[in-house]
Amino acid sequence: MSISNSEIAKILYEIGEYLAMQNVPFKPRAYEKVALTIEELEEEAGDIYKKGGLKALEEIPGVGVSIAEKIEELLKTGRLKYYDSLKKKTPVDLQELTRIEGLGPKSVIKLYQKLGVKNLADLEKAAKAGKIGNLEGFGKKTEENILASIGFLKKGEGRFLLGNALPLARMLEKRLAKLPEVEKAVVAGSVRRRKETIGDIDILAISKKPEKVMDYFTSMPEVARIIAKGETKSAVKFSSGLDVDLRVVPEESYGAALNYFTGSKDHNVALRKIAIEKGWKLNEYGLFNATSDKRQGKMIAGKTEEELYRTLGMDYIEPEMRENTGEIELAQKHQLPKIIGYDDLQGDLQTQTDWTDGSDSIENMANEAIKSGLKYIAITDHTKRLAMTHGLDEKRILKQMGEIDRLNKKFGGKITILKGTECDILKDGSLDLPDEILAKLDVVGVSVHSNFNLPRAEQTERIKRAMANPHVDILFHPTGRIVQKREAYDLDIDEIIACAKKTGTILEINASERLDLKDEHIRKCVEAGVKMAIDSDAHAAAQFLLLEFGIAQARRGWATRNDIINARPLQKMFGYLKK
DNA sequence: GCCGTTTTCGGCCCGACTGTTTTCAGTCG
Repeated sequence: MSISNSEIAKILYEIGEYLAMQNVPFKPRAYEKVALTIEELEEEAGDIYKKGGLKALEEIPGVGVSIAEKIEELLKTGRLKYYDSLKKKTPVDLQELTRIEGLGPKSVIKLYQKLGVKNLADLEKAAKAGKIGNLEGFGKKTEENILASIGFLKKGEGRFLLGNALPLARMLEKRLAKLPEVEKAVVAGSVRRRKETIGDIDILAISKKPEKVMDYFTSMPEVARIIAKGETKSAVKFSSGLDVDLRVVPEESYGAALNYFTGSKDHNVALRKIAIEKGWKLNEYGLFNATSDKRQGKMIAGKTEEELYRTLGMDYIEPEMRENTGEIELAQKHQLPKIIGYDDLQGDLQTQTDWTDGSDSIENMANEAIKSGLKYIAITDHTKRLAMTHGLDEKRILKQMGEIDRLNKKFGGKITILKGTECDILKDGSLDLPDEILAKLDVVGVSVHSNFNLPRAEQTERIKRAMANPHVDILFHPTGRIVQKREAYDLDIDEIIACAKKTGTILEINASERLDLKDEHIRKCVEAGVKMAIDSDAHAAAQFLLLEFGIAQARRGWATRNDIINARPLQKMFGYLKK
């Protein structure tokens, strides 16, 4: 078993931290950057190396000769001598210690050298004994902060799901906007970019009286701890463990500040480099025609994001695309795709009802869908293999078809209810309903709910066999992942996408907690010309709201309206399904 | 240690806040 990308990334990241301790210039950032890249790599570094050796490793952005050799050593021996020697010299649990708010590599090495602190337990002991407060460069306050931070860490936290954070962010946005001192308040950061999970909530406000806004912000009832409080920036921790940052800027800087606080960091760095190339300087206050000394030079853009991008010589870039993965180059060439909008969906092709494990009737689902602005929905209850959901057998699904006919007459065209199924893919790739039944349905979705642990090749073949069935229209939640809960099953996504292209099968972007396909898969589909459907997978009438997150996912995958079949009117959508 | 329409050397994003300091280092985003 070879070493995984995340293990390689962790070691490279720690090397960066060790170098930072020693005040080595620039190298720490090189290691930190490459660690991030490898962490998010789709292909295993081990596979890359197997295929193309050292040269192939060097193709990875941020990997040069030196790091390529280190990765090679890790792959071959499972160890890295260079890392081991650094670790031996300073044997501390870096990952654990730097999770403490305000503790970085420089503090960690001081604490180790002066007090022998190696891990969180040592740190807590030293802080409680009052040893840290007496240390040069530290103080009582630092000691208190360390103890408070350990307390939060023990409570257990991490990244929050966008679905939980977005409503809260919108509530805070509204609350701040209502203050008489606030002219405008908007959510920025990873929430605005609609990432699957978010680390904290960033809010930007315009105000001429920032002190008052900060006073209000830091005294909100949810605040458990004030991390920082200044005139332009404050940070608090909610009792839920969530961090919330507020920045206040003057109106003329609104666009530059919004851009800066929206990120991503990589996107911002790339924009700043472009500014520098033009002899300008970009910061959160604006774009200035001078490179040195802050606030010297004339402001040439920054009131709006549109103006900022235009002045930098490119088209406006949607927040969901700002990851520095090619969007800037396209914007400069005026070739950005026009990604799907939040109002573009016409229908929903996966919903469950009280016929199986949903909680609402078909009629209730249809009524709610109308309220959500949908023109059609497919009823796709589970099949008999999923016994615990009372999955439908041949007899019951025929009966359901009759019920749908009756309801369609009753609704009189206000909405079209489509007869569908979420048919189980059995272990060998055959389906849980016979072809004669599938042929009678408007929409046939298929999905894997069992045998998650098949070997990669077998799992891939199993799913490909199901896709090859001429009645199968859509592969639901193609990789089986659930955000922060379950890993995808082992399969070759490139083969699945190629198979979708060949067989004309639609791949789903599941908008529920699955968020499956992932954004990078969506981009691959777009490039391959494989069509997709954004589905709520609603198990209750209220869950059509989830569609927003599916659209966000599609936007992060650069999908246009043309790539999403249910962004089309009913008859056009039918044209993308198998005959 | 990486990288390159200012290519194989000389750069590497930029600013706010805190705490411990009398001018700044460390951390964070």
